[in-house]
Amino acid sequence: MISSDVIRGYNDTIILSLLIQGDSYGYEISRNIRTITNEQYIIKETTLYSAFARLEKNGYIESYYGEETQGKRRTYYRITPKGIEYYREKCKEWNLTKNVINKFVKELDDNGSY
Amino acid sequence: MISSDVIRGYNDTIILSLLIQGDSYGYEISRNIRTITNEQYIIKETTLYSAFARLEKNGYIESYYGEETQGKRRTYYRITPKGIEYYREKCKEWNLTKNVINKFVKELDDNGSY
DNA sequence: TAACGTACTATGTCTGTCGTAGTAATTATA
DNA sequence: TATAATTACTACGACAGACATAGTACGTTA
Repeated sequence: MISSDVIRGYNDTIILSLLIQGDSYGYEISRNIRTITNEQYIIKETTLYSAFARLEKNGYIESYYGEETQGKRRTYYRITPKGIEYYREKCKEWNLTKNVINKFVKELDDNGSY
Repeated sequence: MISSDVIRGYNDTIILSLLIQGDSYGYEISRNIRTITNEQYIIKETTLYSAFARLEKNGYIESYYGEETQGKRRTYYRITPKGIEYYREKCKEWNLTKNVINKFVKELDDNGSY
């Protein structure tokens, strides 16, 4: 299980990384995260939508309504240049953080032993 | 800068990893974290002591007073078998989490570029 | 004697995650 | 044909870990 305290603060980055591939909407992003991680990480709906709100408030993404003629209209999200910049910074930060934590946590082999 | 949202939930693990090397106390652990990470991560005092309280409450560490004849008496901490077990689990979790986040975050070279 | 380093405790704030619940439309199933 | 499942969200509130701020207490050094 991935604890939410660890992934905390990286949900925004995960979402941005998917929006870099192209515009998307809530359900699709949720599905993508699930499949990309082989069901290892399933983002909660509330976590996802509160992340959208935060990202938009910060100017990292923009939203617009889809053109669905039937069914409920989707809200699509598009990453902004500011969002791309933020994503890059978070990538750098992640590499730093990973190295820091790796100094204290043992690497495990495929059997989960060390 | 290491964001606190990332390290969140791993402060406990970092502390336990140091206590596995031997009993210690607040200030020493704080210094060790600073030097091991080459000043890249400096744990806040309040974060450290609230982590001690949490770890002790959960039975992962035990405390006892030092034998200092002069100066303020230190509170030493000792890891328990339960704490060692918890540390192992967090190591496994970290390796999982690292792989999940790595799927969305680009690896950077030494220049911070990708 | 005053500053600095060591070694903490107390209190309260903030933020991201998440539990719970509800709304609303479409599509599949019994 | 009813109902369950899937898609696509919104609202509200609780919780926990990190941290800001402040204070206590003792020893050593300038």
